[in-house]
Amino acid sequence: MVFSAAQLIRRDGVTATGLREVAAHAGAPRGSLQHYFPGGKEQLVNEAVEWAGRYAAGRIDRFMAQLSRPTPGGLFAAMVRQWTDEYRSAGFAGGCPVAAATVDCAESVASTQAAAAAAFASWRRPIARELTAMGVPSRKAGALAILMVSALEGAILMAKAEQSVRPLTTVARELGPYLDSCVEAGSGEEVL
Amino acid sequence: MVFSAAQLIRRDGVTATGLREVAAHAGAPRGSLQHYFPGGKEQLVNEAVEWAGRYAAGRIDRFMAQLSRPTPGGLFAAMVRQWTDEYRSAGFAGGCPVAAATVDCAESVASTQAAAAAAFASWRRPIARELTAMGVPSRKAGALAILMVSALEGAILMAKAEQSVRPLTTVARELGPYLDSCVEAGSGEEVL
DNA sequence: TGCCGATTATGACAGCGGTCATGATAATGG
DNA sequence: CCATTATCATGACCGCTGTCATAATCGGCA
Repeated sequence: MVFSAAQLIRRDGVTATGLREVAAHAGAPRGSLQHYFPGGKEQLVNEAVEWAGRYAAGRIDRFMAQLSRPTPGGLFAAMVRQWTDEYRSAGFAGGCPVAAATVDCAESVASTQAAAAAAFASWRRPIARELTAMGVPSRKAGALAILMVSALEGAILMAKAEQSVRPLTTVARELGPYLDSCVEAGSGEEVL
Repeated sequence: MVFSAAQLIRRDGVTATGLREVAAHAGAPRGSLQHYFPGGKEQLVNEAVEWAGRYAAGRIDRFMAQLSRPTPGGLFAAMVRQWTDEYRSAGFAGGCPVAAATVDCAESVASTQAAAAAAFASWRRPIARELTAMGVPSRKAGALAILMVSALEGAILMAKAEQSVRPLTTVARELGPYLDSCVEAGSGEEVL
């Protein structure tokens, strides 16, 4: 149910997503909403945002496991590829639910704004951790995580607007080498 | 009136912005909406998005005029500073209206999606032009413009969610040196 | 002044939104 | 088997939205 909410939110935005629609999409009875989400729409949206944050964080681990030669640029490329794959196969309907919640509710609903902030933080945390594991100085890792998430979110936005994966591929190509250059020499098992 | 629409859209999102609210904010009579925007809300939103695109493009020229030593990193820093200034002085209520339109309407309203795409394009165009004027190879300039807009949009989003200018300042600090490194040696009047 | 188009004012309408109240059904445990 | 809780179903309410229809008002021009 929370998953259905996230899916609809990332497509139509928070305000345009109705609770009846969420229930229908989840195949759940409308009465369940009131029972499991006594906090109303606000609670459902917040949980959807939190779920998205955990999901994004979990993806980082899976991306790292798939990389044979882990590099910052490779991780970023994997993050971007998830979106290019979706856009190419399913069209440009989707977006980031956290971004949608930020745009639609950050000003009016304090709890949702806090949930979005927490989601971004829980997304950046594993990224920074993996960056340091790859040899990026720990002080720089946090900054690079911010840069990576920012660039990805912006590229998602532009890609959806232009109905093209080009912003995504461009950002990955431009940022990859720079990210790799932030690995401290002598760390890890790099061949060089 | 279009300006008022853009201002409300960037704060509350497209769906949450009512036409009556726009008219009230603009100090305009409600009947005027129907007269000047026979296309209804869709037309008003599209014009607001187009206006935002032109505004962003115009800012690029003004930023360039203010820079004594024009560099790609300096231009990006100026773009970022516009947002840090606003957030510090007026709070984190605002966002990018083009981003809001993309999130809220890109899937459902084709004309608005096209307007958002045009706005992003007309924003990137002067950026790429100035980059080439600063000595960035013309093929690379377009890619860097995409990167700059993406990173800025994403940082705006994160800043609004986290109620902190840190994403903005971090992105500017990280990306600036890389952007500057893309200037071809020997071009322009650099001292070196 | 009298007219006519441009503008504004106002109200109605139909639809959808979230929320609540109430009642039915199922599941659980004594 | 009963009772008590959890889950679901349904309909009603109120507020708001975009849109339209209609009428009033204004501005210039003959």
